[in-house]
Amino acid sequence: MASISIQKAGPIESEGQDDPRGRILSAAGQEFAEKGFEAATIRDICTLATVNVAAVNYYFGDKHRLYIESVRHAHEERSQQVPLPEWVDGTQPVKKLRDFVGNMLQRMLGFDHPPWQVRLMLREILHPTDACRELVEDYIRPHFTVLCSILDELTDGEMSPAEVRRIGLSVVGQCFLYRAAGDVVGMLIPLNEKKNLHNPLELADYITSFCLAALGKQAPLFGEVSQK
Amino acid sequence: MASISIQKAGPIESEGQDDPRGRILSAAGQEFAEKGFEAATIRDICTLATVNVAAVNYYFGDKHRLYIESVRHAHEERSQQVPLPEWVDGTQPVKKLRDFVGNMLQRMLGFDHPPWQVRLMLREILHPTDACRELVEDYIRPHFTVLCSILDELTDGEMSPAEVRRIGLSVVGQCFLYRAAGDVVGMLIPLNEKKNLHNPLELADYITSFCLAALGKQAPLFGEVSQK
DNA sequence: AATGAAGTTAAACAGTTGTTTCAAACGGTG
DNA sequence: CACCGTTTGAAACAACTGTTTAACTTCATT
Repeated sequence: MASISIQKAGPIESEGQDDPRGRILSAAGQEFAEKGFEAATIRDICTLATVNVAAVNYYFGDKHRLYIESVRHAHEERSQQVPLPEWVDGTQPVKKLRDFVGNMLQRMLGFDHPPWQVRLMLREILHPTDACRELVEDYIRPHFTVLCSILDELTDGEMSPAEVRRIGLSVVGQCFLYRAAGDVVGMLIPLNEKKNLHNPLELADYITSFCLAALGKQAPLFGEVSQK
Repeated sequence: MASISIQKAGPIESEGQDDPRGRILSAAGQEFAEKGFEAATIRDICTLATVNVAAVNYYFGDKHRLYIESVRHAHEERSQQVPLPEWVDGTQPVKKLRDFVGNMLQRMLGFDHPPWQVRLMLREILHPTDACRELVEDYIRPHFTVLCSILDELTDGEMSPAEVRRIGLSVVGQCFLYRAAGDVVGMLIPLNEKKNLHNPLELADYITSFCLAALGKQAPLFGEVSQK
C-alpha cells in the first residue's frame, strides 16, 4: 500500500529544472537545514519545489526517508563542490597541512556565505539521527583519515595513532567552532576584527601556524604581533 | 519525580517540590534540551512536571516565553553548579590556564554525563533565538573574558587584544568539539581510546599543553609519546 | 482509437499542536 | 460563615501536521 517500491533508480535522471525528485531534494535540504526536521513542513518544502504535497510521499515514501535522502544528497553534492586537494609526490607535509586546513575551512564556511548543505550536515552532527552513520563513514571519516596521515607524516611517524587522532581533533575543533558557533563568535569579537582575522583565508594560516608551533615544526606564536 | 535533583547543593531556593513554576521550568529545560523547541510539546512538559497543560500559559504566557525563561534558568543554575575557579594573587598563569580549561571541560562535559542545562545552552548557541544575547552576555562573555585575561597575562601583554581573543577561540574550540560533536568524535576513534584519552581530565591536560607549546611556554609536544 | 502505466492534482483524513475557556478548589481576611 | 483574588482542572477550540485517497492528465504502446 504505502510501500509501493518507488526506487526511481532509472537512467541518468540528473537533476534538471524539470526533475521533480531533484527539486524536492534540493528544497527539502534547504528547509531542513534552516528549520530542522520537525519544524520544516512538507507543505513548505513542496511549495518551494513547486510540486504537490503528495509528491513527497510518492517519491520518497514519507518525511523521514526524505530527510535521510536529503542528508545523503547534501554531502554528495558538497564532496563534488569542494573536493580534497591533491598533492604531487614529495610535497612538504607542512604545505599539505596548510592546504588541508584551508580546504576544510572553505568547505565549512564557504567563500561567500555558508551553503545549506553544510548547515544540514551540521545539524546531523549535533543531533545525530539515522542519517549520521552514513555521513560519518562516507564523508567525515575519509577527510579525517587524510588529516591524520598528514599529521603522521609531519611527525615522522613518531606519534602513536591515538595521539595523531587527538591532534587531528585539535585541528578540526579550531575550525569547527567557527562553523557551529559562528554567531556567538561574532558576538564575542568586534566586527572589524571579524573581517580582518576571522575570515577563511586568515584563519587557515593562523590555525595551521598554531598547530605547527605546538608540534615544534615552527617557531612559537608568542610575541609575533607583526604585520598581517 | 522527574525533578529529582542530585545537584541539590544547598538550602536554596524557591523551587521546592511544591513550586509548580519551578517544576515546569525544570521539566521544560529537559524537554527543550533533548528535543528542541518545536519538537518538545507543552503536554509532555506538563506531564513531566505533573501539572495541568494550562499551567504553562498561566505562569509564562506562551511556549516561547517559557523557552526564554528555561534558557535563562539553565545558565543561572549551571553558573552555580560549576563556578569559575578562584586563584590567590601570584598564581602562575600556566596553572590558571590549566585550571580554566579543566573547569570549562567539566562545565561542558560534566563528570558523569552531560547535564541538560548545557545541552539546552548548546542548542541556543548553534541555532540562536531571542534567548541568545542574554546567554552570551551573562554567561559566555564573562567566561571568555577570564580566559583572555589569563592568556594576556601568560604572554606578558605582548599580544594585541585581537590576537589574544583569537588564541582564546583556539582553546575554546578544542573543548567545544567534544561537547557539540561528541557523538561523531565517538564514532571516529576506538572505544578504549575514548576512555583513555578523551575524558575530561586527560583532555584538560592535553589541550593546555597543546596551547602552551604553541605559545612557546612549554616544550613542543612532538615526540613526547611516553610519560604523563 | 484503446489501453494502461506513470505522473500530478485537489481534497479529505486522522491525529497532534498551542492556546483558551470556564467552573471548581483553595487560602487567607472581614 | 461569606467574600475574593489566586491557582488548578478537564474539556474544548481552531489551526496545522503528515499522510492518503481517488480523480485526473499525459503519453508511449498496442
